[in-house]
Amino acid sequence: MNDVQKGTVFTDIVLEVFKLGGLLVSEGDQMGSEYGITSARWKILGALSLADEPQTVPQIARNMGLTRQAVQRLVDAMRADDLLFIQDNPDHKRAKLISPSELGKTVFLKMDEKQSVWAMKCSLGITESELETTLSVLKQISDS
Amino acid sequence: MNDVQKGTVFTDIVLEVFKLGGLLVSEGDQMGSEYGITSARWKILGALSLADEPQTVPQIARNMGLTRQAVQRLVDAMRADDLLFIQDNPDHKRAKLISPSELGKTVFLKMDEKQSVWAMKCSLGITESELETTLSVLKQISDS
DNA sequence: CCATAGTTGTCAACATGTTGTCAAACTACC
DNA sequence: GGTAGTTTGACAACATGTTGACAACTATGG
Repeated sequence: MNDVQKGTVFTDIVLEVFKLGGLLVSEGDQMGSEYGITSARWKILGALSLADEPQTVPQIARNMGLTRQAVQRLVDAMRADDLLFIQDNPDHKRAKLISPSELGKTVFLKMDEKQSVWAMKCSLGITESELETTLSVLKQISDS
Repeated sequence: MNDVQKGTVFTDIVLEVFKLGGLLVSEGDQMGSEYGITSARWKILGALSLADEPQTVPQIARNMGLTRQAVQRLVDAMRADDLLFIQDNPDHKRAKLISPSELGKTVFLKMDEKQSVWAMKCSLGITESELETTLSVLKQISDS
């Protein structure tokens, strides 16, 4: 296969990523509707749970590949909904430390359970090796 | 590998799709900035070029996996920028037929050239087989 | 023919992402 | 210590997606 043909497959992947992104957001919104959260808020909770220690808004943004302004808006809204806990940062007067509240932790755990079931169901019929290849390719494209 | 581990990889793929989606939109916006179009408008032009005959707004929306309202807003804006040509539909009083204008065709061709170069560059270091697997897995997830 | 169901355009509200700008806070370096 | 550059929060404008609602149009089945 020459480079031109590879480029064609690549383009199809790009289009599929767009389509799948939209579908995944919808799926997450539906899963979260029971707990009053959306895909975007779920991802914030996920980033905080993964980090396992309080994070600043710009740190979350860098980890997620979003702008700090987008994350800031979500964090402000989630704080108003008692999903997050915000404390002063001894190292920085402006950049407060964000962590999940008890409510946030509870909601995230329940979302995680739902998502695990869904992920296992979706990956039926796809081999481990195929999944690994897909992840690797997507990461290479992200990093290029 | 058991189902739980597959689910974990699956989750990582989901997160990567979100991240890559954002990056690809930015990339497309940059590519299009020279011609005054964005990723979303480019995708509309692509859908029309692919169809090869005039389409109604809901047809475009169904092909792209978007709502007709989202597409309608883009089409209205693109018409104002002379990127699209809109004609009456003999089969339907309300649903007009949309096609690319001469300007729209020109812009799409130039975008396509740019994108081909970019796609070939991005797929360096990834084998054809890996790309095919990735596309296939993403489609399976979309369809599940 | 006509009632009913589905499709379409339009308008509005909202969620979530972007960019740009500004001042405040921090960091590094001379 | 002071200054120059970077990071951060705040605010605004905009792009692009969603859902919901309503009226106009179309299609279908009696």
